[in-house]
Amino acid sequence: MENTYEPLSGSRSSIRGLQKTVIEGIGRTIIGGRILPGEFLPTEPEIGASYNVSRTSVREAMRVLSAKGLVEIRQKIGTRVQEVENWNIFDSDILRWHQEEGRGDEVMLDLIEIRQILEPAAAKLAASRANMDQHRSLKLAIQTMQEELDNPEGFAKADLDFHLAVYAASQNSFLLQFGSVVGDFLRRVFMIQQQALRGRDALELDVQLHNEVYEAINRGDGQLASETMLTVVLEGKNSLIKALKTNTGAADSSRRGE
Amino acid sequence: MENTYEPLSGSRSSIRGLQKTVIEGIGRTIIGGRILPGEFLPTEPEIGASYNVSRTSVREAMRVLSAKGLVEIRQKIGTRVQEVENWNIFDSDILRWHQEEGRGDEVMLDLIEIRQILEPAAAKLAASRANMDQHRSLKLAIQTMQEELDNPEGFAKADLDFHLAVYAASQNSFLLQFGSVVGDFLRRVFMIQQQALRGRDALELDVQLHNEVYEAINRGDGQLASETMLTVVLEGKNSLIKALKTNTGAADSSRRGE
DNA sequence: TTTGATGTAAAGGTATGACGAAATGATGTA
DNA sequence: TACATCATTTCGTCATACCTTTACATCAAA
Repeated sequence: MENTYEPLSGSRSSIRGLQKTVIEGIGRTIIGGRILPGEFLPTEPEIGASYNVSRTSVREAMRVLSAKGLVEIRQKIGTRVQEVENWNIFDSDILRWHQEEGRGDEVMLDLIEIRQILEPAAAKLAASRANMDQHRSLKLAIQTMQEELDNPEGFAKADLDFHLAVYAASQNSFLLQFGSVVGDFLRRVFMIQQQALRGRDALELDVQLHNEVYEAINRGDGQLASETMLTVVLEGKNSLIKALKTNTGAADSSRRGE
Repeated sequence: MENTYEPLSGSRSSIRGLQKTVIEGIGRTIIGGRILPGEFLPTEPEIGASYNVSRTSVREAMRVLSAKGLVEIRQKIGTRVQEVENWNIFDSDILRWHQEEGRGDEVMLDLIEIRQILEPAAAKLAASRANMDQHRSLKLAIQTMQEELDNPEGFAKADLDFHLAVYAASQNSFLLQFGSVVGDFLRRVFMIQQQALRGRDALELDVQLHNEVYEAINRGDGQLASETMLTVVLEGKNSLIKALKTNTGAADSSRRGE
């Protein structure tokens, strides 16, 4: 299985072929900081030349990058890289590019921070709103985690499924969307976290903790669900930080502008 | 000033002209439920014919809609409307279309719910992280609110600025983005909320409450900042619900022709 | 000198027409 | 019936031509 990235829920982008190449190329160039905000991309014909595609394809690719907030296109001026605060971080491609360009650490920490805020709240909402299907999804995810203790990929997938199920059960459209946007990225974060959880015991403890969240939701105990979920996220945070420290030379650590 | 919508921070989309027309047209058609998820759009040449534009423009417009998660484009199959859970609700256009199509109420309530979660947390983070510029922005926003008591638009704008400043001061990239994505929509929500706050006194009370948040942040008292911010959001929620009930079935201010 | 009108060129915006590629569903064959 | 093959449909890509906008330079007037 040396496959490339396999999106979980049916290839969101629906873009393949040449345009995809341009989008990925320019996207990573920007996220990677090889063209800085305020600077200009080459003209459309020039980009076309360097990727060996027609101007048509370049333009359609630029539209996508523009929709993601990465570039600003203006007549006579050209195409300019937008300021970082305009990059739509609620976009799976952008999240992935950050990771692929070795700039994932900072995003991961910000992500943990916001999960720390959202997931306890989502669990609390879920406790009072989850319908029968959603209860089933939660239970299934827990069971799968238990079964996949020896399979890192399967475990991470099941872990993700659990958290997504909580978002879904919150019945809030923003929370649901957040889950689906962040899902891919989160699955890779979970893989990293597992590096720090050496041994079956640590993993089983993790499953146990998740199960407590499930049972609290099941019982309708929103307060407990919230508190336990916070513990889950914080445990994950610890694992992540430990794993990031171990991978020493792995890219630059976090930096926060003044 | 019977102008159309004036984005606050320099027209994010950077798309004008014919494509814009198509994007807006199809976008609203989808959000408005006139083409349901799973159903197909007309073929590209057909769309071009009905909008009197070339296939080139139609395709570039479709790319944008695809990036927003509204449609899925597949060769030989055609362009199909995606399931609602794929629509990227973290997108100012989509939020606006919801409102313009008279489906804004549900989104507003979900938005309030998530603000209830995020903003107290953001205020808490801001209390320990805000830099000098950000403190200044917060203060300025409060002052402007005070000055614009008699000008609904100016007041809503200043109100928004305050909340955006809190997001920014949290120093978390997701929170910052959330603010900028939701900003336009939120400003309109604030306008609606004001309909329920009849009289200067009610508004001054609102400013006072905001000011307490500011001072708590200023003092570095995260706990108090968080609690007070929750009150602010909840007060807003009450006003919003009251205003929505008043505006009986008349949807909202904006109605399409049809 | 400052201000304002004007012109021009550069870059994206749009339009056509043609052909390529993929995927569905019908057709044909074992 | 089961499976392989092919035709058709719709998006994907290309090439070329021309239109539209607008930054910037130029020149005229106050």
